[in-house]
Amino acid sequence: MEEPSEENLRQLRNLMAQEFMNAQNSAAGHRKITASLINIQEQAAAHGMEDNFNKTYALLMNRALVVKKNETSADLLVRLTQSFSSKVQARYAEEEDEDGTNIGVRFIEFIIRHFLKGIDAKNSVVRYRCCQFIYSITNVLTDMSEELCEELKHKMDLQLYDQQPYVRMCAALTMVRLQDDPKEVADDTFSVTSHLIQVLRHDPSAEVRRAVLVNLDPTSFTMPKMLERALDTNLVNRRVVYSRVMNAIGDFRFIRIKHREKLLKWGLKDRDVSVRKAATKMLLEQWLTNVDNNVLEILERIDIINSVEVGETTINVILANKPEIANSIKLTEEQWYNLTPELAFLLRTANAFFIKEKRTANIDKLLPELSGLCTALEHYINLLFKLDYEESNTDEENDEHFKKKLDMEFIVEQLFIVIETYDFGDEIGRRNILAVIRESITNLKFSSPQLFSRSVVIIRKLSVKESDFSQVIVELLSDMNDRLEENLEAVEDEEKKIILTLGCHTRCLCLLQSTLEFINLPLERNNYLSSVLTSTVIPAVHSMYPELRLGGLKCLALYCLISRKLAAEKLELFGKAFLIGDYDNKGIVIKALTDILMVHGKTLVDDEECNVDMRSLYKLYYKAFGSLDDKNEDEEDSEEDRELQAIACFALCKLMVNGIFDDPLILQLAVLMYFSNQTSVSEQQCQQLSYCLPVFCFSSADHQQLMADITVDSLKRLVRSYNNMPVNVPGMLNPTQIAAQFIDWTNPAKVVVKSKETGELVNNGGHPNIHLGLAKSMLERLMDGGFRSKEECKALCLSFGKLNIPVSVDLKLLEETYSLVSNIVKEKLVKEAFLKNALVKFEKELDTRIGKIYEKSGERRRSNHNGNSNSRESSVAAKEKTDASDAEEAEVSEETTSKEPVTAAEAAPAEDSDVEMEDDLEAIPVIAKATTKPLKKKSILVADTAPVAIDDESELSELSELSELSTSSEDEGEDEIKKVKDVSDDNDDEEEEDDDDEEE
DNA sequence: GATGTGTAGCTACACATC
DNA sequence: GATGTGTAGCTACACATC
Repeated sequence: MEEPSEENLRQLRNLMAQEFMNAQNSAAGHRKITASLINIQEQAAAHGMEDNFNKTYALLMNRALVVKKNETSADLLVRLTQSFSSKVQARYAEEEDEDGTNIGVRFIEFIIRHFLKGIDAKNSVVRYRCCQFIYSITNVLTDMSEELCEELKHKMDLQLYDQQPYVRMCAALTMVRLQDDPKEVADDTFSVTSHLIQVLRHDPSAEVRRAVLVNLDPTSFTMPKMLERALDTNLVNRRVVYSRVMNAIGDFRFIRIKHREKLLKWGLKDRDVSVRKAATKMLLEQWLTNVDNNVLEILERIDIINSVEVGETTINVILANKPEIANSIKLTEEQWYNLTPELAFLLRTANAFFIKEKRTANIDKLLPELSGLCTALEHYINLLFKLDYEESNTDEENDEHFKKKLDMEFIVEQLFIVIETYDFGDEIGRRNILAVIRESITNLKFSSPQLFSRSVVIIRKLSVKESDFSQVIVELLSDMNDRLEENLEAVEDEEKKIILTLGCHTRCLCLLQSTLEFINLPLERNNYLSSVLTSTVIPAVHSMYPELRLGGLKCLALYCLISRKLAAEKLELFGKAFLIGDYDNKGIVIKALTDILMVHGKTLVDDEECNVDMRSLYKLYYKAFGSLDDKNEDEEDSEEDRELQAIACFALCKLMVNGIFDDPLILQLAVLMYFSNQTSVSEQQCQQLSYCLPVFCFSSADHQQLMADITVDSLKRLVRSYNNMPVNVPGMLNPTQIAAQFIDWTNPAKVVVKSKETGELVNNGGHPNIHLGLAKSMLERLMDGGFRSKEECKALCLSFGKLNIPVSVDLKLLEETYSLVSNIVKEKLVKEAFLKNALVKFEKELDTRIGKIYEKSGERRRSNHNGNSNSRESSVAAKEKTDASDAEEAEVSEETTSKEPVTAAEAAPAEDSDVEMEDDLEAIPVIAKATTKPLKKKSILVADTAPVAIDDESELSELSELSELSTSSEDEGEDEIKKVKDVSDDNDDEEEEDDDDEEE
């Protein structure tokens, strides 16, 4: 065919350009324009100008490639291309040329290849637009040659790691379209999907992760990773899981039990209200509909026995939002005697819900009289005992038997919990229930610790006084032993006798432990329990059987809580138990010692009976907390090590916050742990420490001083481990950030104390000299030049500007510090210009301070170490001592100084000073501007380590409430700690504000 | 690094339509 | 009454700028 003429080409270009012009006005005309372009293409092909059409199209599109994101004109062209590609494909779908292609296929291949050329352009806008065009075309494609498909996959895969988020997003969306049908996947063709999963999990941009999340097809392979986004750092992504992803999945029964539980647990307790709403909506509108509003089926489809907490939340949400379900809960006589774990659980959670909501009518409908319930309870306890007698032969039968037993124990436990809520006004009911409990506890088959604990709760409720309660328990213990004797008589085999005896003693300790948790009266006033101590507990502690020793230690610890004398005597024993014991014992000892110290205070070690000093205790905690440190690097940390460390960490936080532990070494250990990289400390411990350390510092001036004392040495150690860390390992802040955190912790303005006049909590209660003292130590470290690294030097020098040095500081200390900094500047110990600047600035500030103090007091300034006679001179002298380039830098620093805002604290002394100041002196901040906010530990965004949803309240709360951090509550963040003004965020500016802020 | 600005993704409400 | 549509307002987040 002959070459097209110039005229034809020009005409083609003009026609197409006109259409492109029109297309940029609005999308309304796109249908018409598309048809018109199809027409032009057809005409061109007829005149042998098919290639020219394609080339012109590409040429015109090139104009759009440099147009920034969100510009309508280019976006409209993208849409036009999409609809044209779709139309052209459909138009020629039926036609096929000799080579198996057609005009449509050739156009699409050409245009995609054209945009592929720009995909690795230097200009990010070009890369974005190329990817966007390719995405929009592939989005409407039904068919593509294998060759092109592979090329696209390869190139788009590279773009998944582009610097620009929007480029990555377009690439990811294209990849979604290029996924293979999972059914036809053979060997490694899953790579597209697995790369997308990588993006879903690890892309730093929330929007990119979201794009993959909502577009990926849920399959058995992708679903778990998609659902895992319910813990994303981004709230929209978390919400999307509950709305769109679950909608796409359709029926919740398609997902696994553990995922169902996690979704409910995370969603219904998310820190963000909109995520909670979305999760609630999913549960009520999707899941309940899936099971025809059958709440029991929902419970059956989560492993209720092992996820009681999830179950409780779920039931509460359902009952609160679905009154018709709440009102319809009622058990028939037949159901009462055929309870399943789910039904029993529903019964007790619904009962708890109605009590909380004070819906007595519902409760009356739900529960029988106490005697009736007692009969049911007896029925199930008998069933439980009967199960124990059944013998099983095969492994399968064994499992089945074990499961049945667990189910039955669970049912009995639920009934116990329901009975706890009765008021026991019914005398017959009272007697019945006590009889049932007595009979059960003394039965050797009754062995579950939970059931012991529940029984004890009821006995306590039935007893008027603590002494009555103790008496009942002691009688029970005696009955248990009598029952043992009876049983032993019938047994001849010695080994069996030992097993029976051991079992009985363990059960006794179990009962005793549950009991002691309710005892408040001092041991000295409780004869019943004193006798048990010598007869049962002490022998158990010294027993040769580990389980008895463990139970004995637990009981002894509880005894120590109600007797100071006993606690003082037995501290040494606990110490020995830690040293020789296994991991279980070690953990128990740490918990026990912590509770004992919390109850009796650190003065306990001064008691006459006590053979232990504080130092030994510190050593013990040090050993437990740092147990991972003793190992070689190659050694894997065992699960037990981590668990012990977690216990020790929590204990340490508690003791430090409550002022019982104030040892610099222990504090340093905690600080080093906090800043060390992720591998050695778990996320949970990090959270505990990030709560505990600021609270420790801001709750007392002395604590803060302690932190200041360890700052320089800790920083030195941390810099060393930072430098030794392999490159590219995330999780450790850089030295400058670490130093900033230390400065923040030691800021005296942040110490909260009780005001003597008003009794309210006020800030600014720290030692005024604390930062000045810290500055002195930092300068001494700087003088010690030979041992410090560049990073450390930088961290130290850049910290001086952040120090908070109030007006009233110790003059002598001020002068000493000034002399040090002057020396460092003079001796040129710091080489880097910007660091030297920082030092000169600090020197100047100190000089001004000294000058002010002298001027105010009217004294003549002593000739100080540098021979300067007054502030003005010294300032000049400092400047003059620097060489030419230094002088320039000093100028710069002065300029920046004068730009600093004048704070209120500074304005005050200026007012009552009669001396006229020069402008530049006026402007020097007396209180360094609000120090850094507490650094978010490990803020590097790694999507798959998104934090567990924890209430904002858990960060810092009113200090008065800190002491109530209780050991029994495992999750301190969930406690109902009132949100008070965030101590850490308070800065000087806020203090000036009027009362508006105080409403919080 | 702090700041201001723009945008996505809801949510609630009023109103129109069937 | 159920459903769809349009609008305003809010918040968290992304991005540009200094």
